[in-house]
Amino acid sequence: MAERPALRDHIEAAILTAAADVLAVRGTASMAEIAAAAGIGRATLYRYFANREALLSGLTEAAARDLVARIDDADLDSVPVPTALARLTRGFLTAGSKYGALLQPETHLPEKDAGLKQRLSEPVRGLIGRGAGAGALRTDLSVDTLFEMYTGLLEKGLLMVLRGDTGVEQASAAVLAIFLDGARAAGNGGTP
Amino acid sequence: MAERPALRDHIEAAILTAAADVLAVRGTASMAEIAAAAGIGRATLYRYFANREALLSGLTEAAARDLVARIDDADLDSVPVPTALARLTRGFLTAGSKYGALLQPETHLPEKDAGLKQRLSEPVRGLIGRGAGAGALRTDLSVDTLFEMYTGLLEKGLLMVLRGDTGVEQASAAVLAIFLDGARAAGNGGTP
Amino acid sequence: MAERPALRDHIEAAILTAAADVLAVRGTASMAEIAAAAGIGRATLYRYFANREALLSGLTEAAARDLVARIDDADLDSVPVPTALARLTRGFLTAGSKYGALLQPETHLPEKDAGLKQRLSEPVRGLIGRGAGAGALRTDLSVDTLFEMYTGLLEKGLLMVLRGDTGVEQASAAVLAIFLDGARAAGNGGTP
Amino acid sequence: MAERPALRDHIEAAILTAAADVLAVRGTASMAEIAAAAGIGRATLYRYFANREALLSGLTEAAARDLVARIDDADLDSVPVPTALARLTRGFLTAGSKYGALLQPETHLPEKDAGLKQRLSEPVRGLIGRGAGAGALRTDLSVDTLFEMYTGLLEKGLLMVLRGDTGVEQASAAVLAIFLDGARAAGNGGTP
DNA sequence: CAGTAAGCGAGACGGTACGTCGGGTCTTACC
DNA sequence: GGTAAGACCCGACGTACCGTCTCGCTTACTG
Repeated sequence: MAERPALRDHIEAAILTAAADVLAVRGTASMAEIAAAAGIGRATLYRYFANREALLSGLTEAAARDLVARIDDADLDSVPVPTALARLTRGFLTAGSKYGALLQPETHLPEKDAGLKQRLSEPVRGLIGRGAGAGALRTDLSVDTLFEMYTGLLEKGLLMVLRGDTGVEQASAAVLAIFLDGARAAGNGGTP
Repeated sequence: MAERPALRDHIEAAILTAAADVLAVRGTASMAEIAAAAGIGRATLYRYFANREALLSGLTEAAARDLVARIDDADLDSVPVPTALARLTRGFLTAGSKYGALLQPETHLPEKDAGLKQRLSEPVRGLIGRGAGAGALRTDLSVDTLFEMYTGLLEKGLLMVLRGDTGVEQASAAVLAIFLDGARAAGNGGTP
Repeated sequence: MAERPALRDHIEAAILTAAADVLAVRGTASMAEIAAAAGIGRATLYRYFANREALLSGLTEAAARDLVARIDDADLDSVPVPTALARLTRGFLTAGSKYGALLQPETHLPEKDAGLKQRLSEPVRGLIGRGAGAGALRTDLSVDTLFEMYTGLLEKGLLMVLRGDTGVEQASAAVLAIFLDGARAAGNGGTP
Repeated sequence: MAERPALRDHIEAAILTAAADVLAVRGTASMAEIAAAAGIGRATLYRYFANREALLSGLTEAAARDLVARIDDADLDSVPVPTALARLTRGFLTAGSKYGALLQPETHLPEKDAGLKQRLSEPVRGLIGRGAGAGALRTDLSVDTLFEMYTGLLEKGLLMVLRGDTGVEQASAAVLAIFLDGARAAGNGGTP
């Protein structure tokens, strides 16, 4: 029987939102607690997400989907690399603030959303690659390494925002400043 | 009766080693599996660590203790800040490779080892503060922000090493390069 | 939600039967063994009986309920006292053979079924009282004392049946003969 | 190595006394509690009694030894059977009042002390056999059956004394009265 | 407009891990 | 050399959660 996809997706989104809320408030939550927070029965929760793992995976997927949308909106290819990185950083920190619970991955993320992770990281990798090819970014470090370093800064920036230490703008500026120019005071020369 | 502390500590260390091993091989492990891996009974495991949480906390504590020792060895205060950072980075990545399981903190770290975390981060903060005061590091970002950025890079570097993507030396160099000088190609000017 | 009580009671009875069987075969049994013998999971067993003690209590209650039914059937009030005692004895020994495990009360029976014990002993006391009042039983011993003596003989008779030393009929006859007429050979006169 | 038997036996007796006390107060007691009540270490307790079962067996053995002594003192063979039974009953109830905990046999008595039980029951059986042979006791019930009936009454009498319902003398009189002459009022004729 | 099929809440069930406790064996220091 | 202290293994107990299942009920689609 053909399911009307809109309704199911809507309920699924509502469940994910409730789950993200209760997971953000407490550190952990049982499936029963998540179901209660979503206002549905436990069986229904299992009808939408077969596993606890599937639920967590759905959370990451939703976050990633949001991020992908923002990345697409950012039109990274038509602006200079530093500008594109600035947009990317702000977009990630803005969107990511809603999915803080995922930074404490209490279970290993399954391989199922590896593709999603790939789809999310690929534009970033592409941007960095473009920067390296265009002479905007250093080439003594591989694109992969630069990507890892950037995401490390990004995650820490997100953590700062989630902890309330700073706002999105300040965190974005810090991430960008370090990633582009480093922490060394101007005029102090290269690597020791 | 006065307990001979050395023996108990030795057994505790052996248990922690076995637990780290089995946790590193599999992603997770039940208390019974950990006890079996340590060659002891489950009750004895509970005599040494009252909780699963206490066991995990013991693992982080051991790792942190190792790192603190390496930091103390690095003699950070007597060398220029960039050199000190380089030593710190290499020390962290070398030591941290043994405690990879802790980077997937499946349970929120209890407040008990907050003090330990403090003792571990304080020298790093001090070093960054010294760099900022001496004009070696930029001052438009707070010391705390610089610290967060540095640790973000550090953790990603550790992850790269743990994944086998690169060696300790290369990861250290990348972390240091980005943190000090950023990813921008030389001669491309300041922040946009 | 209104629970359908019949089903639950039926399952409970099945569990009790299985528990009585496995307890009769072995002397003791763990909760896991009882659950396995009942063909259910351990958790389900705990859903029906919160404690091991509750399970044992349920066993005694079932046995007592059976005995109460037999006592009611015996129509003790409408026949002469010796006949009523004979019916009672046979009924007890017949029914009690199924609950042998309860004679080795490995845990003190809780106060919860004190009322049940009362309901079981009261008809017997009433019968003895009737016999004493009607001149059928001696009155130099109190009704309570006669009750205790009778139940002492009864329990030993049950034990003999359970051990296979004798059948129900012979044991009943022995209990009745001693309780009514004593062991002294006929024509040998009163107490020394 | 020749052990000095007196000391060991003395300590053993002290342990048994303490165990009987603590078991009488509470219904049950762990080996640690018994050891603490006896003022000794748990290991020492296990040195004297290899098992919990052995300890319980030791308790029954002590009680039985006491009873055997009283039986021997009673000089049962030289007096008429009813008199001998009266002495036996009083002796049992007097001695047994000290060993009440054994009437709730929380574990099956092992076969180890079967010999002791035999040595204790044999004089009683002999006495009943003598009574049957001499025409003092009825012969339509076997000696074994008479023995069981008598001990059933005896145990109930002991229970009454232990519960404080009555004194030793009254309980003895009741046991004896029922066992010899039964509960039927005088002049009411034989079995129905 | 009535029948029907779906999705739902409630909750029982088996299984597994956790943390506790008691029994029985062993070693180690002490007197 | 026996004793006290206590560590150790084993297994049972009682609790909590996960994932599966069935049961009525309601709701919305359909003839």
